Amino acid sequence: MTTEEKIFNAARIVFQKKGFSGARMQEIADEAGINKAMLHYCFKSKELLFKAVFMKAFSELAPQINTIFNSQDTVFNKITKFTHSYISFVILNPYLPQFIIQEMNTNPEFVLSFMNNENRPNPAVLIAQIEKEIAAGIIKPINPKQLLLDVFSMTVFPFAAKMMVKGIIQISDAEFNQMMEERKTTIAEQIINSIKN
Amino acid sequence: MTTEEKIFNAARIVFQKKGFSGARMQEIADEAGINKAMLHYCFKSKELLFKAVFMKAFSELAPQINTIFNSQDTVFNKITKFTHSYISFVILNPYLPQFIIQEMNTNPEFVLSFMNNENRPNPAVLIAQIEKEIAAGIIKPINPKQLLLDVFSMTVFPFAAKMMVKGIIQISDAEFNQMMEERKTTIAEQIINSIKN
DNA sequence: ATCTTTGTTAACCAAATAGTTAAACTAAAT
DNA sequence: ATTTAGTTTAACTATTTGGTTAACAAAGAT
Repeated sequence: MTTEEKIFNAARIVFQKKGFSGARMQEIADEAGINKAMLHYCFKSKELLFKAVFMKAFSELAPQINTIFNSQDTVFNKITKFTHSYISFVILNPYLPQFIIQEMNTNPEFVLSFMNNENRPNPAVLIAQIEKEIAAGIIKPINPKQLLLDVFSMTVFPFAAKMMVKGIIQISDAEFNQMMEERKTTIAEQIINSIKN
Repeated sequence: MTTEEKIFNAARIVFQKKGFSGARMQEIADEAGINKAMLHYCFKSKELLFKAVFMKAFSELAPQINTIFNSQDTVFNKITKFTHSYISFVILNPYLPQFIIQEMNTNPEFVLSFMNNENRPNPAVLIAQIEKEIAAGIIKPINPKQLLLDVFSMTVFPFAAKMMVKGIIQISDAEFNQMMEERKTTIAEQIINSIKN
């Protein structure tokens, strides 16, 4: 592993756990097992290092979503595949959703910069398809954007608010993961059931 | 308005927008229109000021939830009332959910301290009631905790991830608020429909 | 009136933290 | 062996930032 990779991985860990302003360059250097000067030698500034980490995280999540959203599948299959693959991925990267949501909220200029990213999640095709299936009588007449929001909410929220969820409904980490495994299938079933004609 | 109130309100605004580590005491002082030394005169330290703000925010949200959860209503009515009143409240306090979720994730010791708070959202009664209604055949056999998680997800997520949601599904602030108004009724209908026998 | 308490400020301080520099080390190319 | 290019580090600097101090002001108490 090159020094640059070591730094990048360390930065990912620290930034995802503490956010941009909570993270310390020294802590990243320690985590990477190198000197702080190397951070600046390789990545110039905290901001640039952060942007690299953020964009990488984003570009790991987004393409998966687009692949599913833009495939030839039915809407129902797309929902099923999305929930399953998203939850599988995020169980392995549990800090990612909160990290992205947090930095987009506290740093609204990021919203703009990622909007221009070719890899951004783009539901335009899926929305059109939903409208077509509504017209064809397959799906009940609903607002396609509300449907998307439902799918994202049910899938992403538990991870984004993990600590609060665990605190309120009183479950351990193991129970949390088990519940998420269940949700891989139940979310899609539930949503599909509520919109199918 | 007393100076202490001015500081507190300013702190609430800055902390909710930037989080604990992103907030600056000077910015809070400016926002309050007073000298930085007054912050320490009134609240001793950044940490104590933050705790005051956080606990206040929390104690505005939680009791509402408990009142509904522990009432004499049916499960269906509780879900309806919760979504409606939560969304109404949060439209007026849009930074609150993200603020609480963020600080609980980056500051896990808060989870413990609020778990001991008498006002914490406590779904124990509701969970027991759900089990009873399942046994009575009113509700389909489901995991009560998953049901709660569904309700929270559908209700809270759009606010917690507001910026990302707006970016992905391409809506303005006005459209966002209109969608949230719609959700006040649709979420409950949808969830109830998917669990009623 | 004067003394005390409380509220307020400008100026300052010390610690933390991002960023810089120049020298030392390494290893490959000449 | 020497040069050269890329790495790595310790030590340093500049700035940010939470917190303090001492002087001052305004209101209450004696």
